[in-house]
Amino acid sequence: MSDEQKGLTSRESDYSQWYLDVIAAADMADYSPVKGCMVIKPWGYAIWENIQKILNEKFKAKGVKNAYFPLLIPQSFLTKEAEHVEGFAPECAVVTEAGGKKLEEPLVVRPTSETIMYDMYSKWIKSYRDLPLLINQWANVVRWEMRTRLFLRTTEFLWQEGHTVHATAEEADAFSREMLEVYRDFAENYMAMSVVSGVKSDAERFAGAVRTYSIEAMMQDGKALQAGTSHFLGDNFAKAFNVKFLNENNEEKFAWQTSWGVSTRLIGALIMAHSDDKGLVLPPKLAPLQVVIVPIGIEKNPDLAKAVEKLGEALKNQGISFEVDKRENLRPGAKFFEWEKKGVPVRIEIGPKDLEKNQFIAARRDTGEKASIDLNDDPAKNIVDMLDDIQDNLLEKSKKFREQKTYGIDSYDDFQKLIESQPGFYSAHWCGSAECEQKIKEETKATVRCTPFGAKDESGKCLYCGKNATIKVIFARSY
RNA sequence: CGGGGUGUAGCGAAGUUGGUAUCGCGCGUCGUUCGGGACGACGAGGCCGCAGGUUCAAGUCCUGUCACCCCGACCA
Repeated sequence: MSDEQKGLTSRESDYSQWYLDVIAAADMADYSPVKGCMVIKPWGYAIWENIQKILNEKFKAKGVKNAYFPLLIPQSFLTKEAEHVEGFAPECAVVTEAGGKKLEEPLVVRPTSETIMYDMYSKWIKSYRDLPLLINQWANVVRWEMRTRLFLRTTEFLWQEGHTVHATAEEADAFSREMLEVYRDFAENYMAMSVVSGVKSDAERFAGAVRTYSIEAMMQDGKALQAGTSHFLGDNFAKAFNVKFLNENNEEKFAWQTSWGVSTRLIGALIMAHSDDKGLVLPPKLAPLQVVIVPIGIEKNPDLAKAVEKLGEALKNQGISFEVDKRENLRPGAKFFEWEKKGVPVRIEIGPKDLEKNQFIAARRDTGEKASIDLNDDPAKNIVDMLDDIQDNLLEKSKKFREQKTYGIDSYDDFQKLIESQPGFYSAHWCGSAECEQKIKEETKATVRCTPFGAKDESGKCLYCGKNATIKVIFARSY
C-alpha cells in the first residue's frame, strides 16, 4: 500500500480537508446528489441516536414532552413576526406547485417551527392552568445556505427544537437558561467537550428572540463553534400568533415563550473536538460501540472462541456495547486501523499467545496505550474503569486546550495580528455597540461569541473604540 | 453573487508534438496467509462532465455550457 493511502491528511496542512477525511474514513456521512444535502451513514446515525436518547431523558426530567408538527408551513405564517421574516426569508425553500397545480398560497419547507407550533399553541392555550406548556420535537429542517459543510452546515439537517410557553417573563427566561444548562451538561459530560456558555450579542441573536443564550465550543484549530442555543422569545411571537391566556384574575395576557435546539452539528463538533490524524475519537458515552474485540485465529481455536464468548458475556453484564470482529478476509492489523478510524474507545486483542498467559490486551483509542488484563481478574470491571477514564481524559484534554487558547487582550493592534497567528478565544472589553462589533468582524473576521455567564463586572476600554466598557466578551473566529 | 481551482473506473491519479485509455487502491473468484494496513494467479468495471466545432482521426486543439470543491458575503 502506498504511503498516501495510509492515514489521513494532517490537520496542520489542511484543516478543512482533514475534517472531511475523518468523516470519510470513519464512514459517517456523504454528500447527496442534491447540493448541500447530507446522507448520514449508519455509523454517524448511531451517534445521533445516542445523542437523542440521552437528551430525551434530560428533557423528560424537565417535564418536556415530545410531539411532532408538519414539515410544510403556509408562507404567510413566516411573515407574522417582523424580525423572524427578515431572518429566514432568504434561506427558505418554497413549494409553489403540488398535484400538478399552482398553489394558492406557497408552502415553506420549515427552516424552524416557531410559527406553525405557535399557531397551534394559540388554539390550545386558554388558561394559566394550561401553562407551562413544554413541548419538544425531533425533526428535519431545511435552510438554503450558500455554503455547506458536512454536519456543520448542511441544507437539510436533523435537530430537536423545544418550544415552551410560560405565564411570566421571569419563568420563561429562567427556563431558557435551564435548557442551556442541559446543553452545557450534555456537551461536557457526554460529548467530553468543554464549552463556554453565555449570552449572544444583539447582532448574533436569533431572529425574533429577546435574548439568545449559547454554548460555544473550541475546535482544534482554535475556531469557535456554536454548539447549542436557547432563546428567550419574550412575548414577540405571542403577539404575532395570539398566544394568550386568562390569569387567576380573569385577565387576558400574552404568554411568554422560549425555544431551544441542538442539531446534527453536534456530531461535527464531536469530530473536530477530539479527532486526531488516525481518525475519529469517540467519547465512550456516545460511541455506537464502546469496545471492539479482535480475536486472532479464532476459527481454528475452540478454546479461544470459548474465552471470547465468556468475555463477551461479562461485558454484556456490565452494560458495555461491543462487537466481535470475526471477519476472516482481513488480517488483524487491517482491523485495528479500521476501528481506530471509526473511533471505537477500546479495542481488545486476544489470541493464542494471550490465552496461554490467561490474559488479553486492551488498547485505548484516546492515548493509544495498551494494557494486559487478566481474564480471571474481573476483566469487564477493568474495561468499565478504562472507559470511564477515557471519558474523563477527553474532557480534561478539551478543557485544558480551551483554557490554553483563551487569551485576555486590550490592544486592537495586537488582536488583529494574534487572531491570525494564534487562533483562539480572546476575552476583551466591548462597549456593546453594534458598530464596533461590525467593524471588528469586517477587519478581523472575528465575532462576539458571547458574554460568558458569571463574568465579573470590571470596567475597561472597548477593544475597538476605546470608550468605557463594563462587560468582557469572547471574540473568536467561528464556523 | 465575486475571486481561485478541478472534472478521465467506486476512490486517488497519469495521459508527450492529436493515433482509439493507463497506473495505484478498492471490488470478484481460487489458493496460500493471518499478533499493526498480506501475497500470487485470473477477472469485472469507462459516452475521458456535457454540447458544438476543426480533423481521415479528439481525453488531448477551439468555442460554449454545466457541475463540484476552496476562499468571501449568509448561518445551528
